[in-house]
Amino acid sequence: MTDIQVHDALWTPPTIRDVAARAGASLKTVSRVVNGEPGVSPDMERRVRDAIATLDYRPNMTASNLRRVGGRTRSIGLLLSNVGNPLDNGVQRAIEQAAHDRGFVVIGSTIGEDARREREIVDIFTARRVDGLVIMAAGHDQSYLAEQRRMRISMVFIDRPPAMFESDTVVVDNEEGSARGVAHLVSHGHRRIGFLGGVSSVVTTEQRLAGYFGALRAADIEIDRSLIAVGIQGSEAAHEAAIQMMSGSNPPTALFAGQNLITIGAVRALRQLDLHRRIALVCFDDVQLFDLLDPGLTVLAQDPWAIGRKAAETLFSRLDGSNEGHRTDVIPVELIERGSGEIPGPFAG
Amino acid sequence: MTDIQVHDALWTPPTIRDVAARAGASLKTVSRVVNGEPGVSPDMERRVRDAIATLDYRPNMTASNLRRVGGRTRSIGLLLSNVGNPLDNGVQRAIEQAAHDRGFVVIGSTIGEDARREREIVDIFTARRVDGLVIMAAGHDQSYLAEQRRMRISMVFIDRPPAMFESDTVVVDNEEGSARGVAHLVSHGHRRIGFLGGVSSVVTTEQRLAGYFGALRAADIEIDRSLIAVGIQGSEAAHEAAIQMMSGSNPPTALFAGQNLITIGAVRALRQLDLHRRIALVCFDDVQLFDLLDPGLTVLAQDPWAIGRKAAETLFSRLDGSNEGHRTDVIPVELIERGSGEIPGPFAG
DNA sequence: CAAGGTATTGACAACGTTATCATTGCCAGC
DNA sequence: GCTGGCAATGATAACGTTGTCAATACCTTG
Repeated sequence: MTDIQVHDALWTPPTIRDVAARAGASLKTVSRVVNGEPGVSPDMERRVRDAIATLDYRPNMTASNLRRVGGRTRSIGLLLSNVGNPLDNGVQRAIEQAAHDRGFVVIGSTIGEDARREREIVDIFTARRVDGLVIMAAGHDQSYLAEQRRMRISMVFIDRPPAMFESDTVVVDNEEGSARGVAHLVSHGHRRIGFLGGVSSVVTTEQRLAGYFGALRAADIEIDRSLIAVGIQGSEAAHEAAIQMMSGSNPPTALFAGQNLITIGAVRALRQLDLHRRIALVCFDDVQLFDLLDPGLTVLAQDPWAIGRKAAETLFSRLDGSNEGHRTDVIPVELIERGSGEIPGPFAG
Repeated sequence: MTDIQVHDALWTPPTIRDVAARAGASLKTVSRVVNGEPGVSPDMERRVRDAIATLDYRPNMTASNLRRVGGRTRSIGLLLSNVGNPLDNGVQRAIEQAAHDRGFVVIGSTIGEDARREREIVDIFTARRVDGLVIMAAGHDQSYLAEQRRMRISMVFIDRPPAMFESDTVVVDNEEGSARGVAHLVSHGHRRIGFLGGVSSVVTTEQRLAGYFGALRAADIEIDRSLIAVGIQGSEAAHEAAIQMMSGSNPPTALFAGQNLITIGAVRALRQLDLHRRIALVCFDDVQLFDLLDPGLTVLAQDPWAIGRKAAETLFSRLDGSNEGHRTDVIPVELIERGSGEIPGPFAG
């Protein structure tokens, strides 16, 4: 037993060479068996498989990847803003699933809204020679990715289109969705509608704000800057912003929350002021439990799973060699009425 | 321009060889510069760095990993039950963070409660020669990991200890926590307390049930099998189970939900029966928004971030060569009162 | 029986890097 | 001027696999 101990200290995993020796075959033949390539007699295949089993041989993908044409690693890099966010989370699961089905592996990283970090992670993943990247961009200039394109790394952008750079993209229609949500409030008799938006450097915030403007214009409602708060980061900041807006001299009768964390802050604020049954609320993003709140939250639901699946599909079609022009897929946003958005306003019919 | 196009079709990324040629240095010297090894004159270093910059050279980690002693890849594999679960999610973020700080990369995968999938993913990660594994085990026999141990892959188990195998582990005290929660209900005057538990093949379910039994015994309450439902999978099943239990001939006056998804089902059920203000509820796991429900949910909160951080710390200490015996860390569980657990029962003082 | 084909197998180089060890140049000390 | 020592540099062989192409064995066909 001590003997084995000593042995183990020096032990290294068996290589294809060990298998070949034991099976009385050449390296290449073993390689063929391992990779399911044709041209191996049944008898030989059996011997090789026996050797593999008794030695408990495991192919070393590091070596394999190095040698393979183009150095393909069958891995993809996933850059998300915040894995804790249900949206990112759903996307991640969909991508992971699709990758697994194709024998790919996903290396992931959270980059927040930090453009520097985005580049850092892209560099790290590039050094590891991922075959593809799925990117929820933080920065406003993705031209640096020209280098990755040269290296034949495929890319798909999600949630936000790239800037200064063309690539496949999967987004939702933020402007239209947001406009629909605001129009919904208008149709329930609201004309003073507050907008709580996220960091304005993020494109989606701008688009949702544009939708808000559009809906107001369509309803001939004048814009009141005191009802617009953007640059909100996280639910605590949203809480404060909502309190402040509701405490103004001429507060809104309805709120539009531009993102899930902001929604949570807004709900807290309305609760605290005991206004949650009187002030209408429509939110972008759906989250587990939003339906169990009182009142249930009326939301514009994105489908993270659909976004992820579409992104994976696009990426893999590129990896399979598709060469058509860059495509942009728009995943629909669904308005789900649950009560908070149907609280009537002063102009209700 | 067309010229460049044509060029690009054949273009391959520059290698260390190209850098060496341009800098008038040997391969090894470039390698030294890239890896920050000593023994390079300032002048030479400058030339090499210039060459790297003009060629936009990026080290190929695949090749590097292959050659390095022990074939270390500076990557760790993360096996989680369900990335969509807030617990798993928090763990993931903590691990990712720690890994990034150390220059490691995380490849992740969801395995559900499927033992076969657990092994499959471990095999895949092993083939990629990860340096370490963080495992939320699905199966009940981890003895197969002896092979990975021989290969010097470090391992840390989270949430559930390994079976038939010894290894570092980070868990929470499920039994004690659960007992505390049930005792809390008892102290508020409840003696008929229903238990809704997850899949019984998962150790944590058993431990939480044991805590439930312990608390009842300590309070001299006889066990009523009709108040125990285990094997519940997902929130819909939990919803049904709760409805059924509350519709019995002698229903409980309080419920203990053994896990976050079950909690959600239970809350739905109590709402539907309009009992949410009369039946007390204590739940294992805290989730965003539980505090915003009405009444707020009294929970036994795990700290996923702490679990992940501790797991990463342990794993990296092993990778740094620590050789001490297997350790088991227990992260405390916190009881947070928010209302649902303080609804008085018939025996309230 | 020769010619040609097909199926099986293997030898060898190569992938891009790092480990090992040798070589070179330079300076201090005697 | 010679020796020893140190710092800088490089030549070469790996790492474990797959791509290329050659070699062999065995048929089939005329």
